Amino acid sequence: MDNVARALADSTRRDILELVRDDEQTVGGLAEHFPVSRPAISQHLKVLQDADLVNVRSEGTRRYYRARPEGLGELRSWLEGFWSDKLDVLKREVEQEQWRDRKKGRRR
Amino acid sequence: MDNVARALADSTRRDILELVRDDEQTVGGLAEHFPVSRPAISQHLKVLQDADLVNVRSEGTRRYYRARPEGLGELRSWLEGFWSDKLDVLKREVEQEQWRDRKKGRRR
DNA sequence: CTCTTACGTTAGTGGCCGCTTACACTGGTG
DNA sequence: CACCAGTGTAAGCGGCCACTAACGTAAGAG
Repeated sequence: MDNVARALADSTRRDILELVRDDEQTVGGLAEHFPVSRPAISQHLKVLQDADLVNVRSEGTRRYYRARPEGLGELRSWLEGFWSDKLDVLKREVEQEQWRDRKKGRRR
Repeated sequence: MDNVARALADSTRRDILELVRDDEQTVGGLAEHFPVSRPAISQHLKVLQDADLVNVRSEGTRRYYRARPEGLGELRSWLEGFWSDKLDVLKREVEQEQWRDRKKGRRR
C-alpha cells in the first residue's frame, strides 16, 4: 500500500492517472500536457506501474498506458474503513455530550 | 493533497493514525508500540499534523494527539470519484464487448 | 541497410525522508 | 532554587525522489 499512496502523493502522477482513466494514451501524448521532459513522464509511469495503478499495451514503437483502478482498492477500503468507523465514534461522542448537556440542563 | 497521500505512504504513520483514531495518545505512549525512537515518532506526528490529519492538546508537559478524519476527506472523495467513474466506464466497455461477441456469434 | 520515430534507461544533481543522537524547553515537585 | 519527566528541535547520515541531458533500442519507411 505504501507504493500506492506514494504514487498518489504527486500531482503530476495524479493528473496522468486521470488522463489515462478513460482512454489509453501514449507517453509522448501524455508529455504534451506537462511542463516536464518526456523521460520524466516515463519515470512517473514506472512509479504508477510499480504501484499496479496502470497497464501497458505495445503497438509498434508506441506504448499505450491505461489506468487500472483495481489497484486503488486496498487504499480505498482502508480509507473507507477509517473514515466510517471514525464517524461512528464521533457520533457516539456527540450523543454522549448531548446526554451530559441534558443532565446539566435538568440540574439547573 | 500531496501532504495527505505522502503522510499515508508510510506504515508507521498509518499505524499511528489508527492508534489515535478512537482515543488520544501521548507521544511516549505511542512510541512504545514501535521499534523506533521517540523523536522519530515526534517527527511522524509533525508530518501528520502538516497534513491536517491529527490534533494536539497540551496538558502539563504531556501532549495528547488525536486523529482528525476530516483531513482524509479530500483524498477520499478524489479516490471515490476515480473509482466509481472508472467502474462505470469498465461496465460500458464490457457491455460493448458482449455486444460485439453477440454480433460475431450471429454472423457464424 | 539507413534514417526516423517513440520510447526506455542511465548518470548525475539538488532536495527531501526517516532515523538516531544530542540538546533545549516547559511544567511540575521537592 | 534544583531536579525530573515529557516533549520538540537541530545536526548529521544513508537512501530515495524528481528532474534533465545523453545514450540505447526496437519498429517501421525509404
